[in-house]
Amino acid sequence: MNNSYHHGDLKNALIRAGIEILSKDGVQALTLRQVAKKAGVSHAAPYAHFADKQALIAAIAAEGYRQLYEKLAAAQESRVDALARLMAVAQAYAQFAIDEPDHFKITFSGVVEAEKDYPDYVEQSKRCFALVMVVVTDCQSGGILEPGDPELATVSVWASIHGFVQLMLANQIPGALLAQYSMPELLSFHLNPFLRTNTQP
Amino acid sequence: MNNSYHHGDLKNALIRAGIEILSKDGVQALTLRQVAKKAGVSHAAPYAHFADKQALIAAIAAEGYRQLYEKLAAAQESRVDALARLMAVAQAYAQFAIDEPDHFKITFSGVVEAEKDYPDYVEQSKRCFALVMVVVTDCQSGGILEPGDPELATVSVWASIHGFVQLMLANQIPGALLAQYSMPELLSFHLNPFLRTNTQP
DNA sequence: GCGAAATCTTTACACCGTCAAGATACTAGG
DNA sequence: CCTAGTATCTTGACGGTGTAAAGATTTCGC
Repeated sequence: MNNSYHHGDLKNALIRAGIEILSKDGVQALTLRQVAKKAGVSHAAPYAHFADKQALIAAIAAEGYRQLYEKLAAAQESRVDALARLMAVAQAYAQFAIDEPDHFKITFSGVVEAEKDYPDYVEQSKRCFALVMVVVTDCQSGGILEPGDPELATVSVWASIHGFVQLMLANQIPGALLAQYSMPELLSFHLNPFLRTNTQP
Repeated sequence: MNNSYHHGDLKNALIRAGIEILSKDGVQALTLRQVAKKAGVSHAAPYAHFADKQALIAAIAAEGYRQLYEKLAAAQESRVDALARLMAVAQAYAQFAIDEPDHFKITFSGVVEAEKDYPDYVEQSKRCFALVMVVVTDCQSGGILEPGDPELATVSVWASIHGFVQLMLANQIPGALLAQYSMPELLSFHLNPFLRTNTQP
């Protein structure tokens, strides 16, 4: 395989190159031709592995979910009680968005459009949701979160974290708050209403 | 003014054309040249009113915030008690995102990048935030929301609504929930944890 | 009323996504 | 092993895109 003409693992190399471009130059620089160049390959080579640019973006988004899952899993495994796990997951979620804002944005940009189906992306998103749901249901069992439909509770918690992070990435959090509180503090305050043991500032 | 050569109100016509394109063909069709064509003008004419494409997008985003403000204000003015106003604002927020998903996405796409400043966009976003904050503080006074830093509470409520809407637009709400509950129900359940009179399902 | 400024058109350029045709390398069947 | 087919990659081309420069047309300040 791995000679000068055939790359060997071009598909994954393109995904890696795309993520690197997102990280270094942002989403407006994510170009099929730049991705190909960074992978050391001609500008049309990606078409051997991806139907179009959207398919590559879907793969990058799926990889985003995969990396997010790893971060969430790692953050959660190192804690014992349910509340600490929930908070660790929230912090890790926000941290991923802060560390890789453009990769995060692409992951949640609504890649999956009605007609086209990207099974890997869907699978990774469900896997991530399932991880959060386990933590949420544990919190419900432990009396930390209100009881009720676990899927609904998970959506609530997820949406709250996600919305906070989105507003942060869109620079819509008032500067006064950012000056007064640290990001983990803000996120902690933000999740407080969900907990049965409220300790609001 | 309004002869064949000089348009008369091209700047606003371009913004309107852009919004119409967003509404009809989506964000990937939002092109300077298409906007110019829809406004009946040559493809470089926009540069007399906007420094670049991003500046036009910023204007469209500011107009998005303006329209959102109108919807929120209208929804809120027709209610008397604070809780009903809060819920009406949340529903109107979600409805705007459902009615004009691409305009909504662009409005919250993080147009304002560190270096460049778009004062109108910033002003409109602050105006919207202020409106929500009034409703939130009224709820706090009425014992409907927990007391505490009103700016913080507003960010919390806003972020929760916004995150739910974002996940909805990104097709990340599990289909099982969408099948079981209506959108207003889901949003209502979602905001329940913030209320002091919890009535969860 | 005239020169300056604002507005719009035309032309041009580099870059983009995508397709078609051809070159190269791997792989399976004889 | 050898050959045919297939997968992979290159090259070249096309229309569309953002943007800059130069010129045409209209408006506006003095």
